[in-house]
Amino acid sequence: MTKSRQAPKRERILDVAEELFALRGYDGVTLRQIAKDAGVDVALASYHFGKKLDLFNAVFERRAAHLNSARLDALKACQASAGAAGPSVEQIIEAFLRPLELAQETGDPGWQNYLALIAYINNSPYWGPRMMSKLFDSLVSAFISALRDALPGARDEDIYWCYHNLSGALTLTLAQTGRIDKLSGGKCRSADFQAAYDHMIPFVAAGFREVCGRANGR
Amino acid sequence: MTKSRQAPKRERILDVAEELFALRGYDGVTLRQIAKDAGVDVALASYHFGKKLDLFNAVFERRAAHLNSARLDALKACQASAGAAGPSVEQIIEAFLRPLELAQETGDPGWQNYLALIAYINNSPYWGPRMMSKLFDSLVSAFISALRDALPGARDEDIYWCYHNLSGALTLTLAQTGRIDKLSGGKCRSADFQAAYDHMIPFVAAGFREVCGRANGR
DNA sequence: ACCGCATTTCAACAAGCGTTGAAAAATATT
DNA sequence: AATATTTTTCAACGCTTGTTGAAATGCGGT
Repeated sequence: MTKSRQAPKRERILDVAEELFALRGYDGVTLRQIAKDAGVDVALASYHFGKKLDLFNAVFERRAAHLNSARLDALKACQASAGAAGPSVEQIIEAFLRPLELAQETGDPGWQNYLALIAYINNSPYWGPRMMSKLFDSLVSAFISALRDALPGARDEDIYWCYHNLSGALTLTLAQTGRIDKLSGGKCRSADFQAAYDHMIPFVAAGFREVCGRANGR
Repeated sequence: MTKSRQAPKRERILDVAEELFALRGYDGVTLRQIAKDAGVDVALASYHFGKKLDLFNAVFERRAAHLNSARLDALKACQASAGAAGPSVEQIIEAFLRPLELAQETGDPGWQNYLALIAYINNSPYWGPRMMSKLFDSLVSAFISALRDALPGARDEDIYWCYHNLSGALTLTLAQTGRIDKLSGGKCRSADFQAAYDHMIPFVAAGFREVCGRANGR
């Protein structure tokens, strides 16, 4: 069995597919476009990945495990560094979000495209339920469980709705639509990840505390 | 020039296109699918709307003016009812969001589909910058301006980033992906609009106040 | 130098796409 | 009742799509 050194064309197909799928969605991209941008024959995508949907899944899964474990590690680390009282809401949210910022800040456009693709999938009524669950549910559950401990007395329902709001704010940030750039007249730039997360974290933490505050009166 | 009574088939095409575009996106839907679901010949869509892209725009614009003025009216009403000090952050956000809840609660699935389509467009790096600006920018500016008054001393940059988070949370809610349903084990339902907005409003208001708080120290 | 296997290209397919011009049907005008 | 206009269908076009089988190329083992 030959070790078959990593053929660069295979990766190039994944890279281009990642970029185009993130920009135009699954149906907005043709295999021929991908092949052309990758400098490769059309049939090569089918040879390596099978059907178009399989290529889509391959793109989705290529970085999923790495991203998942990075976020889970961050959560564990913040739990370990916190005392017996456990980490604060800010610390948990920070652990949930910062690995994404770091990925975007590597300068590797692949990660930015990948996260924009995740945003596309997560916001889609069709793809979201079909693809997000299997890979991200356990991570989200761990995160929610940590939040439950940090918010004693909070109702589960409230925590889930707050998470929903967090997920939405994050998703739009990942999508990198550039809308905020125009709206703010250049004062905010979607590509300024640090500013985005620096504002998102206290925003979300305050929301959690307001809605899930101790005396859970409504 | 005949008055040409409203042909019902034209509206049926719009309704079906609205529903399918919201679910699968622009490229995920064919004119033949739309025509079939509407019980109509393929050519009829071209006759009424021209190219496929024109139909997409027609769907987008059909309800845009109505929605925009409803939200603007709500903003004016809350400004009028408030004293000289102007409305609070909660009141402004409420005015921004409640008309959407009301539209979703009419029971007319058309409005739900339409708002899911808006979510699709707003979250798309391709369609967002292309379609959202022309129709929604003035509304958002009015809303931001009101927030500026309600948050004296806040930096514009902070306000815009907070609006970005609000927009994200709202977008995911409009998309109705149903992810929260599964995650929460049924405790939260995406179709329970009242619960969604009841949680979103205090969440967002608290975020604004935290990030744009009076002593704008960071 | 030859062989076996993985990789890549070539060529072509059947199906479905958006679009269009002309015919048919329905509706309005006179 | 006859005519003009709008609405709808029919039939077809040129093109692109995803996919496939066979041929060509590259490459490590012997």
